[in-house]
Amino acid sequence: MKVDDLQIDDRLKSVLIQDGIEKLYPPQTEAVQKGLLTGKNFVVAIPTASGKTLIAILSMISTLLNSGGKAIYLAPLRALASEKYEEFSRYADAVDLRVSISTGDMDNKAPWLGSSDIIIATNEKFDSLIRHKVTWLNDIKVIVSDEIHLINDADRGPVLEVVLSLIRRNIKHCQIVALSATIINADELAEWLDAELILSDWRPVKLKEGVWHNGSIKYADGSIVTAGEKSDTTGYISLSTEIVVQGGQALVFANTRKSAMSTSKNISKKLHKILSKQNLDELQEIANTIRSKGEKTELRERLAKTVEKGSAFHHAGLIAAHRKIIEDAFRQRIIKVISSTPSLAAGVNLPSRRVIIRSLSRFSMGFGNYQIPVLEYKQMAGRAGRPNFDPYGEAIVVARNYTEIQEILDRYIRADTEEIYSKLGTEPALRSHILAFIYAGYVTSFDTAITMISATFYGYQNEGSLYIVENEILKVFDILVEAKLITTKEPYRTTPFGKRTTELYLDPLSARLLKKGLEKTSNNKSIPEIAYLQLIASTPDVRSYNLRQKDYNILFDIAEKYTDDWIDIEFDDFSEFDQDLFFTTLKTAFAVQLWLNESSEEHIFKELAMTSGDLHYVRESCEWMLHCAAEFSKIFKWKNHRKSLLTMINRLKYGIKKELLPLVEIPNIGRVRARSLYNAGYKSIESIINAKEEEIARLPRFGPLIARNLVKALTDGTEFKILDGDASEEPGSGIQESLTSYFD
DNA sequence: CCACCCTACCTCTAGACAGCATGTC
DNA sequence: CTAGAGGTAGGGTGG
Repeated sequence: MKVDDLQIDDRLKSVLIQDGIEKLYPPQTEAVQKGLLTGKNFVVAIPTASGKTLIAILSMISTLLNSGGKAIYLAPLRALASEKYEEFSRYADAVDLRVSISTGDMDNKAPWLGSSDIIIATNEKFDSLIRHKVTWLNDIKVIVSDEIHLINDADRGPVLEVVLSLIRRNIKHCQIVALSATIINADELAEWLDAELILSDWRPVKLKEGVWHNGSIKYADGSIVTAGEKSDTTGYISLSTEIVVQGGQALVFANTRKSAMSTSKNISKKLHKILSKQNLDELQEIANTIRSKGEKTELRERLAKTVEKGSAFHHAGLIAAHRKIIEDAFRQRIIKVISSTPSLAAGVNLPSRRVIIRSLSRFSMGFGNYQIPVLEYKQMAGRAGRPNFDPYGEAIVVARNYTEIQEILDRYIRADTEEIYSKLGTEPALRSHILAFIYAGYVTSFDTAITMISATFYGYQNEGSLYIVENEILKVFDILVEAKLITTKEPYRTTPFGKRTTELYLDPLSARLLKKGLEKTSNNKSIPEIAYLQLIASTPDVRSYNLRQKDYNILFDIAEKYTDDWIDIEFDDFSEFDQDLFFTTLKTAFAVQLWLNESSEEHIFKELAMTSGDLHYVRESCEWMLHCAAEFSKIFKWKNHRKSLLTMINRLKYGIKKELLPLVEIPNIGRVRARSLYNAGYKSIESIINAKEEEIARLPRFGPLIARNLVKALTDGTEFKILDGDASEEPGSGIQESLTSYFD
């Protein structure tokens, strides 16, 4: 079908044609023929990069232009949400529609969202907007739900199906377009949503899948070709350099961060020898950009070093800025090979001619090494083949021996993906949603709870056998009543505490834990910050990190020193399991404690093996949790707590001790420069106003330009912006490297 | 003298959503 | 407890 023949606005047509999109892909054509533009519901289960985005755009824009109202686009990741925001804006501009984005880190206030036509949000954020009862919900005319196979995920799947069933329950005539990876039981999703099903393996770039061993690849069709070098025992070095010589790029997937990093390093040793002088110069520039972002750490240097040679690594331990630099440089074909953990398997679109998969197993606590699901293999393999650049894509799994070759072909390459099934039916998943339902008034009793659950995908898949979930629902009511989040008997209503818990998007268990701990200590005069931090780190909403052998020594000392101060711990009959659990929470707490006391990121890494990227996530969730604790202190009037908690929130934002709080209010003064000013005797804004510009210019981390702008900003109050600063080249004089001082 | 390899032994293990107030291009 | 790769220390080899 031609774009020109579509029943859509001419302005949209011309932008599409400008982009070189003149003909629809087969799945797109099928969707249009089955009624995409007439408001029918759809489940589109097709491979990555085979045109889902255009299906989303067509359905959203045509519905909005026909009937007005709002379109919602739901993505599972913030990075994906902002990627779509960029993409959609162009098309929306052409037809005078407004796009806005709402995610945890990029929020537009609800009233402002009210005046947008297309709202892009993460699943959780949109769930939260529903809980806050935003006024414009009834205006929604179309909702696109991306990566809906995430329903299969035990942690985050339930949110997705709850949101979709709420939409269906509450909003009349809302078109639902669900986009999915190719899954075998997509028909179930379609039936649940009363949707037309588009199920296809069609891809715009052909994909060849095979297994490599000992110098040759065996493809799915049985054909064998030589590739790589026999002498290369692990395969990935010769396979990746080979494709670069041929003018392509490679993406290598490893199953741990350590493995991804060593893979990148090993490739770089050979790779740089075959790159052009010009390419190496560009790489040098990229490496220097990496060195200019974030704090100076060993990890950053490792990354820069391998990037200089054309090969990068990618995992969640990197800060977002570094990840973006690498992704962009790979798209511009400057970086030739990326070795990645699963961080690149789903999420941002980063195709490559050849994908090399080093391992199909993954470690999990309690399970040992297990084989990853076929769907995850398909996600990685699906990254192969770059439209317009590559004649075909090639996904190669490296086998360790001959018997593995056949196993991999059967178990993965020729296999169907697993069926997805709802994970809503367990107590941990149900408790926060049931609470939200009670707050909204949908659920007041056991029976109404069953009615709500019946409307979900869980209800669809377990029709006629809801007895398991009935049990879990009863458990949830008990928990919510016991925690005083809801009234004691039917008809259930939320208490003010329950209402706040739901609005804060908090797990009821976290709420109970915070409340219990704070209540018990509400009359205590001074509680050490580490005790507060341990409390928030013990909530299920803050993730914990693995303990290493080395961690025990450090953590044991802290635990002992504060024996009497822990907020919610009973040390009597403390089993080894309890002790480990406590230590993992203490590890998180200690990391935040170090950050709050101006430790450098490198120091925290040396202490606890947590990287800048890890620290970012920990800080984010702890800030949220501190905020929740502070809100509860407000409700229950625990004044001591509230004051301490609010101070900690502000300190956490910058990573500073209390004394620097006034200084970081100044634009472009962060933790490092603030410490520098303070140590030089400038302890308040007034003292800086009275200071000589030249003196400030001589301080560590300052220069003439920054000093001038600083003084100017303070005197006439105008905003200023520092050009491409080197805000973190060397650890500032104020950054403490010693541990002992924090605990005296 | 250094670069590299082999072996035995030890250690460690992917990812990333949510609040809120203020101010970004 | 599970599996396997990477890191390391110690010794040997080859240029």
